Parts: sequence; C-alpha cells; structure tokens
Amino acid sequence: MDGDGVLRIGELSKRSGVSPELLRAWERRYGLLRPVRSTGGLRLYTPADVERVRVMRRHLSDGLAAAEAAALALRADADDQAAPTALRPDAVRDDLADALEGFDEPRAQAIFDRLLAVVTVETLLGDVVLPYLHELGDRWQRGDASVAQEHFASSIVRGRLLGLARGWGLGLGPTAVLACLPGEQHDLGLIAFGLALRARGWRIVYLGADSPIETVEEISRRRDPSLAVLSGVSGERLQPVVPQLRALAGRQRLAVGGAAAANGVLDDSGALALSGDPIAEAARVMALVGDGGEPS
Amino acid sequence: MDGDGVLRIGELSKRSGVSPELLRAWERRYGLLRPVRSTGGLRLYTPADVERVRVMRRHLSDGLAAAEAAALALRADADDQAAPTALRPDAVRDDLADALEGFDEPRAQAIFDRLLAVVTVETLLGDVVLPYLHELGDRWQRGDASVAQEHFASSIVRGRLLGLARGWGLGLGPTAVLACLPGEQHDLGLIAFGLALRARGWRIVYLGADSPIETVEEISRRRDPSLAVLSGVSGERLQPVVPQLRALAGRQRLAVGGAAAANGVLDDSGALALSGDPIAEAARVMALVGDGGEPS
DNA sequence: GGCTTCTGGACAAGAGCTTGACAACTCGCG
DNA sequence: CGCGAGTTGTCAAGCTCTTGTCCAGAAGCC
Repeated sequence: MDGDGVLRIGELSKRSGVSPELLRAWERRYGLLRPVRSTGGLRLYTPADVERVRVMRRHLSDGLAAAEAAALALRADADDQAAPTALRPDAVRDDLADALEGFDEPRAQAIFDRLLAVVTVETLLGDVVLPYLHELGDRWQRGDASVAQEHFASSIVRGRLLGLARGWGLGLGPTAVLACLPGEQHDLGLIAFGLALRARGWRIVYLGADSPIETVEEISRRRDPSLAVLSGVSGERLQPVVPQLRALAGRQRLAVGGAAAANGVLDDSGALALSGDPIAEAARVMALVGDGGEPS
Repeated sequence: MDGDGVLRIGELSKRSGVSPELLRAWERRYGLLRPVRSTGGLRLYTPADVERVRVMRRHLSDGLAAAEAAALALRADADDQAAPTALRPDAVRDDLADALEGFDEPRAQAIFDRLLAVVTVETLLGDVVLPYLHELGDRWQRGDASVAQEHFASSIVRGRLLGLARGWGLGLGPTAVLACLPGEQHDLGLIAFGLALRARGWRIVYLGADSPIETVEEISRRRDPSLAVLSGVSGERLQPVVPQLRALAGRQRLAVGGAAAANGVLDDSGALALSGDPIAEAARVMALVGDGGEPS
C-alpha cells in the first residue's frame, strides 16, 4: 500500500507528465503540493502527490483555469478522506468498539485487517481509531467503560499501530523524534501522530512513554532531527519541565502535543503547541517546517 | 537450497550486474549490505545479498533515488529471505544491541526479520530478546546505557512482540489473562510469557501495564480463564495487593510472575510464584494446568 | 606471481534548487 | 476591435546535492 517510497521531482514529473518547472510553479503559486524536503533540500513527494497532480491535470483539460483547478484538486483531496463509500466509518467504529469491549481480540484484529485492505493508514487513524479512542476515554470518565476494557483495547490498538510503524525510521525525509513527557503513559496519540508524519515522508525516531527530557536531548545531539515532539494529556505533566523545554528549544525545534499543550503554558518557551488531533497537527507541522527550513 | 558458499565481491558483481565499486559505495553510503569479513578483510556475501541487490536495482529502474531505493530494499528484505547464513545467537544479539543502541530502527527491524525467517518465536525470545533485555537492564543499572537507549530499544522490541502477538486470543486452548501489577510499567517480560504460552496453544487476553486488580477480576468473571497472571519487577508493587490477590485466588487460579514473586511474599496467598524466566515458567504452567485440569 | 580486493578520498555529470524574468494567452472594457 | 492587466507555462544563471566512477598504494588469495 504505502510500499512506494518517496519520489524526487524528476520522477514525479515522469509519472504525472508535468514538467518539473511547472510542478515547482504550481507549488509556489497555488500551494498545490507541499513536499517534504530531504536534508539536502530536495523535494520529496509521496504517491498521494502523484494522484493530486493527476486531478489537477484533469481539471485543466476540462478547461478550468489553473488557479481554479488547483483549488479543486486541493479540496478533492479533503473530500477523498470524507467519502471512502463502501465502508461507513461510524459503523466500523461501533463494530470495533463492540469487539474490543467484549474482550474479543480475534474479531478486533479481523476488523483492522478488513479496514486496512481498503483504506489508507491515515483514514484508518482519522476515521476509526482516533475517534474510537476519544469515545472510549469519554466513556471511561463517565464510568461507562471499565478500566479493564480500556486496558485491553489500548493494548490491541497499540500493537496494531506499532505494527504499522515498522520501518518508519527509514528513508530520506526530515527526521522527527517523538516521546511522551515524563510520567506520561498515554502513547497512542503520539504513535498516531508519528504515522501521520510518516505518511508524509518523514522519518521517525520513537522513544515512547514516560521519557525524561534528557533522553530527547541526547537523541537530538546524535540524530539532529528537524523536529522533536513531546506529548502529554495533562498540563500537570508539562508545568514542571517547562524550564528544561525552554533550554532545549534553544538548540532544537521543539513542539508539545496533546491536551497538555492547550493552555498557554508554553507561551514563551519557544516550543510549538500542538493541541489538536494528531493528523491535523501533522499537516500543520509539515507546513511550518517546510516553510521555515532548517536552522542550520 | 542454501548451502551455497559465500561470495566475494567480484562474484556478487557478476551475478547482480553491479560493479564492485558501486557495491562498496552502496554499502558505505546506505548500509545496503553488511557483509561479514574474511580474516584478511575481504567482504563475504551470501546469496541473500544477491537478492537484496536485485531489489535495489529494481527500485532504481522504477526511478527512485538511490538512497530511497536502498531504504526500500532494506525493508523489503523482510518479505523474502533465502539463506540467512549460520546464525549464532550471541552474534545476533550483539548485532541487535548495536543497532538499537545506535538508534537505528531500520537495521534492528531487519535483524528481527532475518531471525524470524529461521527460528521459532520461542527461540527468538529465549536466545535473543530476553537475554538482550537482561543485558540492557544491567548496563542501564551500571550507567553504561542511557535512558534514551533503553526507551528506544524497548519501544521497538514491544512493537515487534505485539506484532507477533497478533491473534493470540484466537483458538480453542485454555485461556490466560495477563496483566502487570498496579503501577508496574515493564510489560516486555509479560508479553514474552504470553507468546510462550501461545506457542503452546493457549489463548491470551492481555491487559498490559499498570492494571488494577479489579480489572483482572472483571475479566475473570467474563471469560472464566484457566489462569490469570500478574507480573511485576519489584516486591514493593506486590506487597500492598496481597490481600486482594488472596481473595481473587479463591475463585480463580492465579500466578504472579517477575522478580516481584521471588521472595516468599506469596507463600500463603494461594497464588503461584513464577519468578524464573518467562519461557521456563510457561513450560511449568503448562505442566501444572495440564495436570490439574480445568476446575469445573 | 598474477589477479583480486581493500581503504579513503576525489571527481565529474547530472539532477535539483532559487530567483527572477518573459512571452503567449485570456478577459474585461472602452 | 484594440488595449491594458492579470494569468500561466517556460527558461536561464549560478549554485548545491547526489551518485556512479576512478585512482593509488597496500594487502589478500590461490
């Protein structure tokens, strides 16, 4: 499925039939594509970009103006995720919820298998897994779901997500280091975020739950990533480490994700707050890092 | 089918159609091949390497950049492996340690892939993963390994083990419920134990880290397992819950695993102590439950 | 001894990058 | 109809990055 790796502009040109100059022009003028950059500054495109260029061309040959065609191509992209027909996301979600809450691992795995055969990882995350995790969290807070159910479900989802994560350290794109704040055990959102970045061509170094800040510092020195992301669900986790974060943000582009980032605790720390859902934030990060480039 | 001896670079070049200079360049730049060396320092390749070079060439002719093609070839390696040479467990373990401690996820995954093509899950656990985890724990205590290395390595190992665990709830065998004691975050040993039981035909219901005892109780009621296992590395975790365990042991065959079970805290609780290594204990549990049969 | 291989660096061709310009085209309007 | 203004595909110059190839001297192998 995402077996294809990233493409450089020449190859995208060949596959889409659009000259490199024009591809760059479309990017500059309409933001049609927003490729990740390699360490050397080369544009790296994903297979999804090939499709987007195709849509653009189709609209052009329908007689639309370039600006118009680009706008449509960009929107089509969003619609695409909203309408994978055949499968009704909420139905699948209910199905999954039912399986997980009945402690029925085989059935839950089967649902994942069936889904992955039809949709992209991103759709899986955005339409099924993340909404389900939210729902489960809410129900747990209301006392409608037991700790047992929450534990069981998390374990299975974690296993599947980590399975999808295989090989996410590989490739040419920019590198992101991902870790949970000290004391934080909720890692599923962070893994989802990593998968979303991966789908856009990034390389991921994943440290997991409850990581001391020094840990992130060490990796930053060794791998010089384009971005380090710390994640946490509660502000209490964040408060005590803000000074450390400020120091780290001095030498390393830094972001904090999850609900912990929501209330302006980070305001003058130099770290970016990513309090939205993982997929949206991955898209945002793309834009920022793409624009800003690397601070040497 | 294998048995083929090793190849020197000239021979590999002839078979793969890639010049020796280029093969060396690919090794240096992308780590595509990692040949063992003769005593004199000559590179010695296996037939599997021929295949890998072929994959690389195919990706190149698909128009991918060399660096990207190499990355994919390294991952694709997973799918079809021909002849993974003689595998000496300690050598592999060192290799794995090296990859994990260098934060090199792709290489670590490749090592797992190569291993799994030849050995059973049980061998993988017993000869490589568990010893490595022990070693890492020791080094970490001595200060020879950093927290970052420990986190990174755990994440990858956890991902792989959970991947192997897929579908372990399926089947007809006796059911075991597995959970970590409250507050306990070390789940790798428990997962390994689950895999060992699975290899013997059990069904596993896995609850994961930091599980309240009530959680286990709830599942026991709903699934009526043949055994429930709680795991922890330190006795401190165990002490406070002994009364609860005693109560639970009244209606449910119960065991406690990990170092926490070592000192006679459990003596009169009715719970079985499993303080040895996961695989040996899985074998022991088989014998016990096999003998005793199912209570009603 | 003759052929192969090793290391490490160097090199050149080609692909890509950015900035800025430019000509063909479309379109609204007097 | 002709004209200015905006749109859009293409091009160029000067640099950087990537990648296949080459070299020289030392050493291995049969």
